[in-house]
Amino acid sequence: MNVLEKIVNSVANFSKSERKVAEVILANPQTTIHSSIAALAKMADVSEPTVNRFCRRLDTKGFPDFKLHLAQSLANGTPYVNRHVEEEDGPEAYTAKIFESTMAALDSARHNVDINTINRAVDVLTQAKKISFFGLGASASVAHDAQNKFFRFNVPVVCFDDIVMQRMSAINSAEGDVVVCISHTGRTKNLCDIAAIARENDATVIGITAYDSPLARECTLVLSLDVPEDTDMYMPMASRVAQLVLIDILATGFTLRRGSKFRENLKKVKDSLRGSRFEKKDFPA
Amino acid sequence: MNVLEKIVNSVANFSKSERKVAEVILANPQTTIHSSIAALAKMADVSEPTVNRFCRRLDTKGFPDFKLHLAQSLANGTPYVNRHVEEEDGPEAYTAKIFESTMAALDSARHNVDINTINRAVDVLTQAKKISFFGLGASASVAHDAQNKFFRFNVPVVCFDDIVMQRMSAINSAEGDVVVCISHTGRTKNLCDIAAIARENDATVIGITAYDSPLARECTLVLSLDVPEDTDMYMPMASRVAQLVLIDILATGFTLRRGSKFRENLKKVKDSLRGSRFEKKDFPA
DNA sequence: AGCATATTTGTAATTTAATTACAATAAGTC
DNA sequence: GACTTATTGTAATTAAATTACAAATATGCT
Repeated sequence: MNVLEKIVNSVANFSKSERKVAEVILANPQTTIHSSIAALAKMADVSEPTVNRFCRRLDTKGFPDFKLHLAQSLANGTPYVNRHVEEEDGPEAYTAKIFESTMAALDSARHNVDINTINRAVDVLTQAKKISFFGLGASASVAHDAQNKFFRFNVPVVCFDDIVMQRMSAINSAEGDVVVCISHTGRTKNLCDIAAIARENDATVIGITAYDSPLARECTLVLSLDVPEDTDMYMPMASRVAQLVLIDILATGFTLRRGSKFRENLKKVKDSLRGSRFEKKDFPA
Repeated sequence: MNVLEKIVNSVANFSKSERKVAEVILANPQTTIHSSIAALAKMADVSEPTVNRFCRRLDTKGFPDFKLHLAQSLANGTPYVNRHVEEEDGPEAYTAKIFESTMAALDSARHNVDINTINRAVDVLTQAKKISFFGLGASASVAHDAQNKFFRFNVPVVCFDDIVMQRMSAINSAEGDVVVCISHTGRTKNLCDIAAIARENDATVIGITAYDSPLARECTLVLSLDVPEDTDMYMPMASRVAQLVLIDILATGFTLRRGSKFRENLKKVKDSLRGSRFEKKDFPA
C-alpha cells in the first residue's frame, strides 16, 4: 500500500512528535527521500530516534527502508490524495490529473483482467469465419478501432454502430461467426438484444463489458475490465481506454497465434499505405 | 529516466566488474533495494567500492541514492527492460507488455505535452461556432470519440472519416469555425490538403499530430504528443490512446471553462440516456 | 491534589553501513 | 618487454542509523 496514504490514514495513532514528522514528510515528500534522518529530524524539530520510531510505526524496518517505500510511492507520479478534477483546477492540474487517473485505471485493469479468458477469446477469434464488432454511443468508436485493427489481418470483419444494421447482421450470423459486443455498463438494452439474437443464430458472442451485467449474461465469453468507476459526470474515459488496450491485446494475440508468415502479410498492408503519405525525405526535420 | 533502462543502455561503458554488478541487479532488482552494499558486492563477487563506482557511473550520488532511484523505477510495475512483444510470448507476457508500454507511453506524453497549447486550444474550442473532427483510418475512431464527447456539450460538432465529406466540409467552413485534424504521423496527404483548405476559408485548424510534420505546418495550433514510437509492425496503439486522453483533456478544459451552470446541462444529457438502459435494480448483483 | 504508573521524547553510546584514499593488479600500447 | 593507463581491491575514515537508557511529560487513581 502507498506509504503516503498510510501516513494520512494512521495519523490518529501518532503521538504529537510523530505527527510533526508526518506533516513535514507530507509537505515535502520529494525532499524527504534525499534527506538524512538527522536533517529530517531537524526539519520536524524532533529528535532522530523519534523519526526512526515513526518509520517503524509504519511497518518499515527503519529510516532507509522507509525512504525506499516513500520513493516507490512518489514514483507513480504522486497519484495519491485526490486525483479528481476540481472546479478550480488550471490546465496543468487537470491535464496531470487526467493522465494520471487514466494510467491508474490501466494499471488496475491490468491486474484484474483474466488472462485465461483473453486466451480463449483469441482462440475463438482466430477460428472465426467472420468477426463483427458492435458498439453504441461512446463504445462505437472502440468498435471502429477494433474493425480497423482486424481489417489489416485480412479477415472478414465488419463493424456497425447502428442498431438496425447490427440487428440484421446478428440475424444473419451463423456457426463459426464471432460477434464482439462492446459496452462499458453492459446495460444498453439494444445491445443485449443483439447479443441474444446472435447467440440464437449459433454465433459465438464475446462481450467486452462489465462483469455480471445484463449483457454479460447474454455472452459466450465475457472480458470484463474492472476499472475504477470515474465518478465525474463527463464520460467514462478510463474504461474506454482500457477497452482499446484490451482490443489491442486481442489483436496481438491473434497475430502471434497466426505465426510469422502471417505477419509478413501484415507488413504488406502497412506498406500499401505508403502511397497515401508524404515521405520522410520530402520533409526533413 | 528509468534506472533499469539506463543500466541496459549504458552497459557498453561498463567495465568487467561493473557489468557483473549490472547483471546481478537486473536479475534481482527487488532484492537489490533491500540489500546493503556489502551484500550486493558479495552477490556480484566484486568489492564494495566497485558497487559504489557503478552507482556513480549512473549519475547517482552513491549506493543509497541509487537504491532510491531503483525503487522508483520498480514502482511503475517494472516496465523496463524489453517491453516489446516477442514471437514466443504467451498470453500473460503480451498482455502485461501491452498494458505496460501503453502506460509508459502515456507517462511520456504527459511529460511532453505543452500545457500552454492545450490552454489555447481550449480557448479556441470554447469560442467556436462549429467544431469539426477529421481523421482517416485509425485516427477516424479518435475523431468519432471526440465527436461523441463534444456532442454532449450541445455545441455544433461534426465528424467525418471520408475524404470527400471532409473536403466539402472544409470548403464550407468560415471564420469562427474550428477544424481538428487528427493524424499520428502527420503525413497523410489528403488530410494535409483538408487542413490547408480549411485555413484558406478562415477556419482555425488544430492539429493533433506529430511535431513539425507536413500536417503540423498547415495548422494554426499544433498539439503534438511525443510518444515513443511503437516499432512493432502492428499498429500505433500507444499514440492513439494518448490522442484519446488528449481529447478528454480538451473536453474537460472545455467544461471547466464553461462554468457550473453548463455542467448541469451535461448531467441532463447523461440522464437522458437512462431510458435506453436496464436499471441497476432490474439486475441486482 | 498528589502520588504512581505509563507513555513519550531526547541524549549519548554503539553499531552498522558507505565512502575515500591508496595500493596492487590487470590490460593495453609502443 | 617496459611503460602507461585503467580497473579493482584492501584498509582506513567518515557518516549515518539504531539502540539503550534516562528525563520529561502525560494519565489514572485514591
